[in-house]
Amino acid sequence: MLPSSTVENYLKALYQAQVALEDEKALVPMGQLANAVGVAPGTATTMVKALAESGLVEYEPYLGVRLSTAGAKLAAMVLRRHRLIEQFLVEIMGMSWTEVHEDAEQLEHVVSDRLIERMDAMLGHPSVDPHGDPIPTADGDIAPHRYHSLLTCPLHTEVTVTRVADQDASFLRFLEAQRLKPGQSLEVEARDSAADSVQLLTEGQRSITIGTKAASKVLIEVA
Amino acid sequence: MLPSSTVENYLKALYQAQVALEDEKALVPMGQLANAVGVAPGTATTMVKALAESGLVEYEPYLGVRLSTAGAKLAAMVLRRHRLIEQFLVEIMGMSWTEVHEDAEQLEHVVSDRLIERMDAMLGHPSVDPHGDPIPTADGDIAPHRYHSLLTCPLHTEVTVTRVADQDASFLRFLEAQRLKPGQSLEVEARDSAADSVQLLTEGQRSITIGTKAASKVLIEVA
DNA sequence: AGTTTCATTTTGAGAACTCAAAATATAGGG
DNA sequence: CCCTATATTTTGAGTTCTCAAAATGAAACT
Ligand SMILES: [Mn+2]
Ligand SMILES: [Mn+2]
Ligand SMILES: [Mn+2]
Ligand SMILES: [Mn+2]
Repeated sequence: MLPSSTVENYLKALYQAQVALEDEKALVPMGQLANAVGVAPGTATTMVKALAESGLVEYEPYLGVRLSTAGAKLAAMVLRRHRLIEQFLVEIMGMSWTEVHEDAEQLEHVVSDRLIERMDAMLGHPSVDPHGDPIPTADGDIAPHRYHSLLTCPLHTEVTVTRVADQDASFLRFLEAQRLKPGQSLEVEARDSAADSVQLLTEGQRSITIGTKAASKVLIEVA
Repeated sequence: MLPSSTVENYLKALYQAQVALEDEKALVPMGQLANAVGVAPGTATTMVKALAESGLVEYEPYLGVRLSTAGAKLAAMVLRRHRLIEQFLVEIMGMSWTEVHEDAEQLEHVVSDRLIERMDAMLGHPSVDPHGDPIPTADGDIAPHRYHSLLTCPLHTEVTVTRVADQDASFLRFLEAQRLKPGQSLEVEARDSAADSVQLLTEGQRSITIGTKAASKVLIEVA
């Protein structure tokens, strides 16, 4: 009974929703799951009931769902495949970090264990993918890490972009053009809550201003 | 309406059956198709009717099916992906030619055009895959080639293995162990139709005897 | 021509996944 | 406490793909 692509996508969406909630055993509301998977609300309800039947999730009607231990393990494996594939496409095949997500979204469901471990070895067992997302180990472990973002970090301090919390290609291309991709350094000059904006000084000493929503998606580390 | 994996597998099976029949517009019997796809006869009938409806095949009840021009084009693209993937797995990822078929069987349905063209470029636009199977061009063209096999080639003449007409992993491992993989040279010493066998002298000057069925699957070129 | 054999098609059904729209539950505001 | 807005579930239905087994067609054999 190996899981279908559909099941894998539900589990992965759930995993990511739970990580975003910061709370291990929080329940993910049905609507949010349906939205993440890209399916009508009723469809998610039906699917989740089947997943609960298989022991992959715990379902509390009207409250939400949460992954079981088995479900979380499976989800971590999907995420591992997804991120190793992205890293492979960028490092070995020379594709852009802005365009690998869609390919990985499909490939994650069909690459064999053999193949994924070969990729892992070729890449030297990387710990993060091109977007700075951590890659779970083969046992499903993931190093926990608290991030600052351009919205929460100290002002006038050199910081390095370590992770981008959005896969939208046009957003990633924007970051690349503005020298804001993972690995690049910058300082936050000022924040203006009235204008809903954040002013940055990037590597090339160029000053740019971006919205707070965009700023919150750029995760950083203080140098 | 991009074709599903299922449809792609039917078209590919049909394409290969037609090539084997040597006759461009021969009809492939329903039973053979069902068998190739690995499905019950009635299932193939239902599917073929749907494919005919979509204009991908021509279906003659009780006689068989044949690919339409559109169907043949699509099938050639699946085959192109399959073989480029196999070549990539062997040449770039260092996997064995005996084990790449299964992976390619899945990957052929999900790799994007972008990705497949990247592979093609990295490989220097190869014309054959690790089994010696020709790789169709991006337009679906395939260089026609008549092969001799160890069953039909002249005796006591140096020949080179150029293609293997079977994907079974244990058969391929056997060939590898006996120095009969594509690129290796040998001579046919004798044929014994009563014993149903063919006697060979391989590169290492080792003399081995194989059955005629196996011999017919090893395609060669006279040096 | 009649009968057996084999391939093929038809039938009836089920699994997995999906949606739109109706029904219902929950939570908040008055 | 009622009423309303919103989230969730239920219902009825459709798509794609599959099978087993019955029915039928074609071919082959006497
Ligand atoms: Mn996916
Ligand atoms: Mn990523
Ligand atoms: Mn396939
Ligand atoms: Mn091949």
